Amino acid sequence: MPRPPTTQEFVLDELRKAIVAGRLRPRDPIRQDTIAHRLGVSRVPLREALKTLEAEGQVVYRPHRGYSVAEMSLADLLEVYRLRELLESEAAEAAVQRFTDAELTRVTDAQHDVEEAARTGDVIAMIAANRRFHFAVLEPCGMPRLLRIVGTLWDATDAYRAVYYNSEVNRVRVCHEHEAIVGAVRRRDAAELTAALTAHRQHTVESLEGTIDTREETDP
Amino acid sequence: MPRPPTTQEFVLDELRKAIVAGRLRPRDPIRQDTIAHRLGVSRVPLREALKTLEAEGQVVYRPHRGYSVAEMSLADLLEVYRLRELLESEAAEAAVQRFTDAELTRVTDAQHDVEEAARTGDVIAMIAANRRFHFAVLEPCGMPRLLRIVGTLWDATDAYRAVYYNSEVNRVRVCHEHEAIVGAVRRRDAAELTAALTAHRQHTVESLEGTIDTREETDP
DNA sequence: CAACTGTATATTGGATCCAAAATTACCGTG
DNA sequence: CACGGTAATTTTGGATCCAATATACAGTTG
Repeated sequence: MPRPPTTQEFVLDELRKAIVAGRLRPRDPIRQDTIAHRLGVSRVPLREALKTLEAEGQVVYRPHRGYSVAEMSLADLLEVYRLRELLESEAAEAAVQRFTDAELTRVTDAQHDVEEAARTGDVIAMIAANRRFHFAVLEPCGMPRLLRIVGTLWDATDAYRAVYYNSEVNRVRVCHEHEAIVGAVRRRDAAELTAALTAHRQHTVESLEGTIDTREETDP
Repeated sequence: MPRPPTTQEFVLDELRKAIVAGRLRPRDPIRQDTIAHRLGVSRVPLREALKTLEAEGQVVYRPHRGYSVAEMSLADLLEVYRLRELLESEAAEAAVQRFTDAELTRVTDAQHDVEEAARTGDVIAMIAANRRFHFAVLEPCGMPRLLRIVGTLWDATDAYRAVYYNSEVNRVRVCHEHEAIVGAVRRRDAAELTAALTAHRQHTVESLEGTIDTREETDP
């Protein structure tokens, strides 16, 4: 029986959604009183949710100065994608030999969800489905810590992802590249899979590079 | 100017120390009231510190059931060391070409601290110095997220590390292997450095394997 | 005697209140 | 007008209180 979510879980979810949807943008300070009041909760569960996001690198915290949405430099972006390359390659190689029929179905189901969202142009839904797709591919690797780390790396670029999916050509390209990934999984071809994933990431990071804010940080 | 630590920072520090020192052992439930009272603080900063430890995987959290110290299965241990191999190799290769004199000094300083602690048999001090040594080696890689992830992987085995350093022969071996690492850094030899680090990890994980508790988890 | 139900207790989750720190606004001074 | 210092305000940090949930136990029933 599923447990009703606690308030901090609810708040954590709302904050994540606000970040991917762009309602909370990089550098935005997070006024606890404002957000808590807006969500109809007290500051306590909000602060615990923020602690989680802080550990994931989604927000930054400075004692007595509060939390703000983390921003990425170009170097940060490249580092995240380099780390994803290292870890996802490891995961993909381990996963590709282990796929069960049920796990394969999860992949194709997510693939179709992505295509559906791409057609309708629902950027938020596409981001969520795309995440499900990629983790359905990696999940069978049997390395829970690796998946958790990749998850946080994935989250780290959430604030920048919506702009990418706003472009029709990007959405089409994503779907096309997903086909190559699914094909490699079906053929149980580790080299082909890692190559397809790497190419997929490469295209994304090239597009994202343009969206990085290059203003200088002012830190008195 | 250094800022006085906040209560949650103090609590986080105390919890970490309690875990490495074995005062909090894997599977131990963490009674918030007890711990908070023992540290002379309220439950609020304790809970925020626990959230941080949860995100790092040092404790596990189940809503309404509370926090307990995370335990590792053998598979967990092997995964952690596999991930460290992937990430530390990447870091070492990037770092080895960039060492400044100051950074090299940090390495040798930490090396001497390790040797001093090994001589006196101060296990806790040796664990801390050993961590400083390894991160002094990896630090110049210029990949902050990678270092943070490696840090959490490092922390994840803290609860199991003390038993390893309790053995005189292990302490001597560590010091000896550190010499090989320092030599590789001095010669700026990336292949030699990664090999030395990998061998060093391999010896540790083999020793740690024996300390893993293999009881079954009871989860009603 | 096992399984179930209701109740008491312990423990965590969340809200409110107060204290501490930082930011801002305001002034006087040069 | 710029600058420095100080008071007022805002915001966060922490403590306490109350509510909600889970656990333990007793009693009941088949």
